[in-house]
Amino acid sequence: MSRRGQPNVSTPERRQVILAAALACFDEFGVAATTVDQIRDQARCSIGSLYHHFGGKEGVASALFIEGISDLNAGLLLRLEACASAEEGVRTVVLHYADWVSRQPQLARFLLHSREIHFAPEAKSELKAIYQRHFGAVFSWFGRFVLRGEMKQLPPETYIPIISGPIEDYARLWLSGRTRTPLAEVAEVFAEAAWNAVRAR
Amino acid sequence: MSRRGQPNVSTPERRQVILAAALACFDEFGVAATTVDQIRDQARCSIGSLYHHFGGKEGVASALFIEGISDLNAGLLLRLEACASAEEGVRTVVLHYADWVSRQPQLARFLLHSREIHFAPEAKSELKAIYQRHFGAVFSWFGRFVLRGEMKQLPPETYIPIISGPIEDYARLWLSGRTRTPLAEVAEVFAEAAWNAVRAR
Amino acid sequence: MSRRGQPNVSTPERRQVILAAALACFDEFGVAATTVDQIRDQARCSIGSLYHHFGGKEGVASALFIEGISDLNAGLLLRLEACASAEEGVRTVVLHYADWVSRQPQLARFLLHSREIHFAPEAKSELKAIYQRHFGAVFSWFGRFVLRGEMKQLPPETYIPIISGPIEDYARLWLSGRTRTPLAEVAEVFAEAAWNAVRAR
Amino acid sequence: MSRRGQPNVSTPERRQVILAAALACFDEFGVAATTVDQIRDQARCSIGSLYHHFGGKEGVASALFIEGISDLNAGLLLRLEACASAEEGVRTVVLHYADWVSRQPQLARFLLHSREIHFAPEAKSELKAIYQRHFGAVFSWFGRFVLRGEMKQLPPETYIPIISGPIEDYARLWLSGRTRTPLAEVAEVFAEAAWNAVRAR
DNA sequence: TATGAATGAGTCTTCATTCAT
DNA sequence: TATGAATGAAGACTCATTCAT
Repeated sequence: MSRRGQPNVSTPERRQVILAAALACFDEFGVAATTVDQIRDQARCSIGSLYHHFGGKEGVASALFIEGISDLNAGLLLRLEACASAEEGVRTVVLHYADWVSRQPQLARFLLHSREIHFAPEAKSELKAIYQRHFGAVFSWFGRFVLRGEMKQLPPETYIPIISGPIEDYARLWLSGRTRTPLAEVAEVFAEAAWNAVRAR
Repeated sequence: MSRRGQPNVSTPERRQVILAAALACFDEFGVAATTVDQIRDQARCSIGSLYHHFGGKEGVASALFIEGISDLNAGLLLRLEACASAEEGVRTVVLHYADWVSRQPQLARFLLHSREIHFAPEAKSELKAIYQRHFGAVFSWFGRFVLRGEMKQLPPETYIPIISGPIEDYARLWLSGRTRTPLAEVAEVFAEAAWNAVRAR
Repeated sequence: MSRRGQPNVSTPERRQVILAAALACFDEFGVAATTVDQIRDQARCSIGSLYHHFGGKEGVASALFIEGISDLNAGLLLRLEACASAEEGVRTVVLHYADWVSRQPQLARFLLHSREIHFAPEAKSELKAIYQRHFGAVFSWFGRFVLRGEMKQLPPETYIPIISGPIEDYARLWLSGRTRTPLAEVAEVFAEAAWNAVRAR
Repeated sequence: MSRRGQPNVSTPERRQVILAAALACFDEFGVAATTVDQIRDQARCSIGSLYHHFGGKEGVASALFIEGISDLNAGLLLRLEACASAEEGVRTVVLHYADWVSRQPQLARFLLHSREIHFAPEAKSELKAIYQRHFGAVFSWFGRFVLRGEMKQLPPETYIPIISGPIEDYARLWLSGRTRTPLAEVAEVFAEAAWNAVRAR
């Protein structure tokens, strides 16, 4: 029943250290196979600290996921706002994804394997809100071009798979090491294919 | 707590019963989160029996994966052999995937989340052989159309993402319940887009 | 992920060994302060075995409580059936309690501290049934003497405190070591007091 | 997650707030199962504050117990001093207990489950002194009536169980919710029984 | 006096795996 | 082949306690 416990680290950035450590572990072992102790080792913090800040492994994963998806989304919206035409927009969606995945491969792999994460209810609803806001903005940006007849009229739920599906599929391939050709080298091919698939003729 | 052990299934079907039970569990809880006991409950067999036939959870998952991927691949090759043109071939790749996923949603979900499975070395090399044979056959089937100039010349590793990426992406969406529109209703859109993306102009 | 585990004990009496070990621990440290490991040490069994049979510490405590209370109750009913008069019955209630506590002091202490136990719902309803059956039988045995006017007519819920309260209170005292005089030496005083308190004048 | 620390209660009352919060928690979850954090939540104070005032959970429990038992005892002595006869004294013991429990059911429950508390050595000896003083005073008050032959001569350690045992037993019943009839309604029955059990004939 | 982040030993619990029957 | 009691390493999580601010 005797305890100790005197703080030996001050770090206001403790949260970030833990998130980075967790990402490295999730990437190496998978979310399910990563143990709280592995994250703690990597982050060089105490178990208690991890629980204090995130409430457990799932809490860390949720926070990481939300941070990652937010960064990916925010970056896209920023670039999209600078686009002037439908073609530029479509290409930007593909190229931004390729850029982002190239720059953050670990985070990208983590986002692509989200099904392993058991989000807490609050995290779930937060995510839902994030998705709604993001896709709302994206669809509203592209909507006018469909109305103007510059893009094909398709079932709404097929636009994203048609535009992003191929680059995402290739990203999976590259991230898993089954192909070595960098995304940057083939991104143009996918951008071109995407525009061809949705442009009005 | 002790009970007399009388077999309640005759052995030949035992394997299939266990595979079906495992699939249901994997689909409900995820591969990593499913326990041997859950499979045993569902299959109404003993732990010993499961170990006798598959050597453990990973063994069941491997067998299930290999059976699934083989069925998917074999079905495609069969339909592909009946095709006469590049366009028919490309469309068939998309439509067959849509058909198969629609008919076997649980198995499809399982195949898409293969990253959670820890394959034994033998299973790994068996899988590698299966993939090589399959993609060899598929590429050899399509190769002549590229040579004849009926299909675009693209970096080889981009064909599959471009043709299958969108339907696969949509399948993920549908399998996860985030969209309700059946695959059959949108498969034609994706087949059309795929052909447009790879046809020579 | 590697495991071992070959059974090194057969024991059909494994359950009893665990119960006895748990009782000793509960008595020494209290239910709440006893750890599963302490019980396992004392019982010289594996943790898995304990969980296999009882599902955890609370399960062991529940089983022990139900066994104990059943033994106490059954003994009383047996002796009560041999009684011919109200006086003999009342004295028997007191003397049987004193006897039983003297013979099973650990179990008695455990029963008296039942509030520490968190019974599972099934255990709870089982206990309720046991109490109903027991008190039903006891009240039906004594009822006729009240009807015949041989015992005082009192509010029903006061009979048990009046008859058993003093000996139970003394038993607590003795079991806690705050008095040394054996129950047997003072039981007659309490039996006499109990009869005086409920006899008709 | 950091917040500025401004005291929300001025210090003199802080102790009482914590004691009340602890009592509520002990009553709801049991002493052993209550955590320092639960008390802190309920008291709306900081962990540091709780440690500053009481040195930990056991310190709070000890203080609460000593306060409670002192109040119960002091009340009895006060009423006893106003009594003129043995009968009045015996009745007062029973009725005061019934009154006190009725007015402070949470505290009464807490006192009755004192076995869960791990008193610090100083608290232990303080308690011992309190008991000695109290029972010394009570026995000295009643002693003369035994000497005068107005009360039965019994083994000394049986007086308290005989007089207080029944009402205490009933109080347990009522405090646990197993009976609904208020103590006040049956207290007279127990007072009568107590006097009958100890009066000289 | 008050605060709460940090600590980590201690506990509970799960679950893959073995093997005697 | 089938069975399931037994095993115990591994992991998640709790919570009393300290101490710099």
